[in-house]
Amino acid sequence: MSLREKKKIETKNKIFEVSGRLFKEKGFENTTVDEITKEAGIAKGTFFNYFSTKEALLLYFGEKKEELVYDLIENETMKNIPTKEKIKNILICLADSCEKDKELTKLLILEHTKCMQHSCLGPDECKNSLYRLNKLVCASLKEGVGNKDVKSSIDVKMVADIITGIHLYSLIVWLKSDGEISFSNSISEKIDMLFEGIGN
Amino acid sequence: MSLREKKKIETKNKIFEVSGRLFKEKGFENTTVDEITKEAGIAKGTFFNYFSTKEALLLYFGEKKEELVYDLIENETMKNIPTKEKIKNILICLADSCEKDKELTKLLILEHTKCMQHSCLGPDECKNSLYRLNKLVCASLKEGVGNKDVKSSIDVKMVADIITGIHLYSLIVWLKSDGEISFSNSISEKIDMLFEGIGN
DNA sequence: GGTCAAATATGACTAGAGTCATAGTTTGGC
DNA sequence: GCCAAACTATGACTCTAGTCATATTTGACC
Repeated sequence: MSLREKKKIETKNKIFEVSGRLFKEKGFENTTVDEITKEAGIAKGTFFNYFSTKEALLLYFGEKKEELVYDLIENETMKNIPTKEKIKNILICLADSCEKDKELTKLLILEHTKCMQHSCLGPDECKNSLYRLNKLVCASLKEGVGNKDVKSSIDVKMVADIITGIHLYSLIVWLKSDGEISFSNSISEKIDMLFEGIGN
Repeated sequence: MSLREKKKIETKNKIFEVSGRLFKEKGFENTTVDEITKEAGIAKGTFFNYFSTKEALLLYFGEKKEELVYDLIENETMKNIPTKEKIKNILICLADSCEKDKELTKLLILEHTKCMQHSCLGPDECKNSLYRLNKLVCASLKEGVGNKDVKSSIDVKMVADIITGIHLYSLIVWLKSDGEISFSNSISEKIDMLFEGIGN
């Protein structure tokens, strides 16, 4: 690895490390790019060579966090268990990860919503958590149709959208709550309802 | 009405009218508060006497728009029709309204998401569209349980959250699309699925 | 180890949201 | 009509994200 590459990685990590500390100390909004760069010992302009906006740094935090979760989830989808359980497990993994850092989750959900709207990236390289979840659920459902776990009459994509929506809104409700409700529990029950149906 | 009150209303309307025009012409982001105040013939500081932030003005646009929709929806909930149809109609009303001004909807959904998280207002006076939808659906479901349209075993609040989530995510997907899909159609089918259940 | 092009760093600068001390207006009581 | 208090308008000012022309560093080649 060239000196140049090494320095680049070093600087990016420095920004990441410093900003992580500052965000924890005083929150994202109350931390200025100036502070980050001063603490990191770089010029302000340099920051924007690494992250196009302050929000891009936030998304980077999200990516780092989600790398781990999606590894776990990927494993989950390998298991040979009933489709309903599989989907529940996926959602619970994600919920657990959200529960680990409520503040970050709060900030990221806004960025993800913004990003989804602007179709920030093409369908494939998009790291957006909602998008990834949707694709995974879609795949599990397809498998479920094959297994006869799931009605063959359903439109798989549509159901994946329903489930993603359940995740998203439950997340919002949970974020608003003062920690008295468990995100992962509430979502699990909702999936049961969807599988059983609510009509008489 | 006192002179003072009259002037206040006049100024607020002037801001509303001018900014509405400018937003349509050049978009929300590309319109500055300076421009709005210049066109409205007021000082910059005055703007912030009426709207605490530029985003608050956006929410005001939302309120004005939603006043109309929720009147329609309120009528819908009066009708004596099967619960499933009633909920579909509510969602379709809302979807139609969103379809009328995609740009505004795009901007509002972010504000609403932000607002929900910060529990901007107490549950009752909160004008947030998601919140209002949730309450209306909840009421319809309760009625549905009474009518035996809906299984009595369900947790009404939870199902209302599912439906709100379906609305929210469908909205996001529709906003991202280039107008080839109909928001109201897609949502209608999803409600059918929820009522029937997807499991075998 | 000198030279040049490409990559990277720099910080003064711009732009726009939001603040606040001050100035001006309206009102109700006398 | 006059006055004080309450309310409202004003615009110079602050604060911060993001830009960009310029300076510095690196790597490849001779």
